[in-house]
Amino acid sequence: MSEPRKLEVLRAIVEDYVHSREPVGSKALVERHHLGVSSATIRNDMAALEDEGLITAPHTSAGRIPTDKGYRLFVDQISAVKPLSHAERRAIQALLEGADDLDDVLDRTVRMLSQLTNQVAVVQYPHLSRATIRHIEFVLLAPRQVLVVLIATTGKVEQRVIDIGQDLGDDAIAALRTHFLGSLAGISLSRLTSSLPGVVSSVSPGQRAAAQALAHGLETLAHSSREERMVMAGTANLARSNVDFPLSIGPVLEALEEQVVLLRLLSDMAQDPRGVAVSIGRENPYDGLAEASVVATGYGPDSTAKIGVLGPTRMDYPTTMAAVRAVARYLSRILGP
Amino acid sequence: MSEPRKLEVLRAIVEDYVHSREPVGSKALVERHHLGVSSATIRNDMAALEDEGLITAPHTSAGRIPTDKGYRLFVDQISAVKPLSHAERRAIQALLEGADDLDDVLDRTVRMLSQLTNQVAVVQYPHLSRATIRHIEFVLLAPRQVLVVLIATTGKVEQRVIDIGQDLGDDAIAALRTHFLGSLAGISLSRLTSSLPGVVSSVSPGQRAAAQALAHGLETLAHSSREERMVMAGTANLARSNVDFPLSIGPVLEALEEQVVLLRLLSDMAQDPRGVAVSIGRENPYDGLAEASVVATGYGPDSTAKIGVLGPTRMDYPTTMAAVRAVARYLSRILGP
DNA sequence: GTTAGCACTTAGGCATGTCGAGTGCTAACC
DNA sequence: GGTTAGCACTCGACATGCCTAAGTGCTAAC
Repeated sequence: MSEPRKLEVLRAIVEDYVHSREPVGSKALVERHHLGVSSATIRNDMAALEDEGLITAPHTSAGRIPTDKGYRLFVDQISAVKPLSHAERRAIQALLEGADDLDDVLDRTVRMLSQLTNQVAVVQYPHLSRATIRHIEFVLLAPRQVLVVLIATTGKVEQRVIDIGQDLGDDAIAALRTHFLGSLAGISLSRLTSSLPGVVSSVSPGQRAAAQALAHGLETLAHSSREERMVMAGTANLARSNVDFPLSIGPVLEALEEQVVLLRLLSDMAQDPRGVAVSIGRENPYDGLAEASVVATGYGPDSTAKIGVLGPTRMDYPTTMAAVRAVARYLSRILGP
Repeated sequence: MSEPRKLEVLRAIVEDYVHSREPVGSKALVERHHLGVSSATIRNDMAALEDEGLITAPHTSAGRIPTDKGYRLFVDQISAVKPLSHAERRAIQALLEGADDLDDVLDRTVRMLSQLTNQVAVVQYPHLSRATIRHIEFVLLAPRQVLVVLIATTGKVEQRVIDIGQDLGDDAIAALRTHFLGSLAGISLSRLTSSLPGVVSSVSPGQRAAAQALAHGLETLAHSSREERMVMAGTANLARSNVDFPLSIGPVLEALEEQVVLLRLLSDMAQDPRGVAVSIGRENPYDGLAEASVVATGYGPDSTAKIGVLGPTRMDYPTTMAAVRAVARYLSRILGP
């Protein structure tokens, strides 16, 4: 029994199953792929593959379907990433160039990716931590309620309402704004934390508490916040592949709404040498995604922000991986260096 | 044949069907509701209701289910809005009070509403057109690419990247910023359009083109934009009620992704005297929602922004309407006058 | 190591029969 | 005239039995 042929058989099974959605038998296999041996031989190979846990039979007399482990081997060793067509590349470029807003860029990107793959696409807001502070604004909305806005040179704009703990007038707030801005304009977001105490301590004691609250608000804005959000498109594709999620797509939709879970999942996925990370079925830490696979990659300056696709384990990995990688590259280019 | 009893029969059919998801027959009806007449009489009433197009039988020998028209009559004339429990009211209040950000408020609100109703909940960003300009910021991101940020006194922050059509240095951009801000600070967003030409014409001719582009960007920010967005939660509830959407939930998910469609739908729905608007099944202009109903209402100062719930036509209207109305009220209160 | 052949298993399609729920209609009743 | 009992009829749901096609595992021969 030759080892290379066995892998070839696995490849054929995965490809046929992804295409037909039906368990594939030994006879159909020799017909569709010219393997040069008889179906009986294939049966032996399949028995071996089943012993190794790479494929399984839904019932005694049906064909075989790949297991999670089988898909994993396929993705890691057998498949070749299938490049996008020129038309597709042109479409991506044209669509992305028409965008203005950052929100708009991400929105278009994720729609494009979901259309290319016929799956659910998600993209995380990009990290922009090397930015420096361009402007700070405090807006008194109601007594003690102040809107804090932070604008960075990269175009990042963050906002948040905080309670300053004491009643201050419009002019006092404006003065604080000027004071903060004078001391902080131009410094990088990462050094903000160390600069804030000095700014606060030079405020008159009567307004110290408010300044402290404002400083805390700024710090929060600089670090967390927007990177924790994501944009999503193509959930309707889940329903179309009704067959793929035998039980129900409910758990998958739940997982998609739990953005925290999804973000952790994307961050934890390790990229392989080809620059794409794949998490298959029960490899996913979240139970609701036991029958789903995620294909993701990083984008942007440090590749820290993630973009990816989610679909049934029975997915066309080569094409999906290619699409994710290509879209991530275009997105990185659009967002600049 | 008494008219009041006929309505009572319709009410009983709707309530039983909503509860059991199964066509309801004449015998079951007299058992569960003490109507004081025999099943044969009910059969006569049901035949009349069917003639009027209020109920229908899926096949010859099954019970009846309400039609869209039947639900409409039920909602308009028969049902009484069912108030929320004290525990539910407390939960709403407690949850909303913990929020800081506007985004956070809307996020919590929509999650709460989807949990209360077990349906998909949507909320539109609030309109804040009476705001006046607090600050304007221009940030040069790349040659000719400028990020325009507009901050209003109400806490609204809008941003957009525009192409100014000519190369200008950082200092020139800063000067333009100062010029715009000096002329525009304090004026209301609605009067912005009439003030802009004057500002642009007083710019030196060499920078006139850029100023024109910036003015156009500001105008766009002031008007459109954020009100056109919405937040959504509870899509997983669609899957749970798998039975409710016999064909597939695909079209519904598509409709939910087409936010433009959804926004128009919400805006076009006319509120009834009870302060809630209901659109049932094929009453919806969008085909994908032919088997869905939308319950919505306005909130905020002018009740112009919308909040609502989407679910199968077979939904518990009295409870849902109560939940939507209550949540909208709490939301209005939190957002202030 | 490969192949042909064969017994065995099983899902799925199809025809058949039965059961129960529910209807519509008619004639009698108040 | 509205209400009721009774009855024949319809139709889906379900179970049963049967058959076929697909596919497997195994053995013996090549």
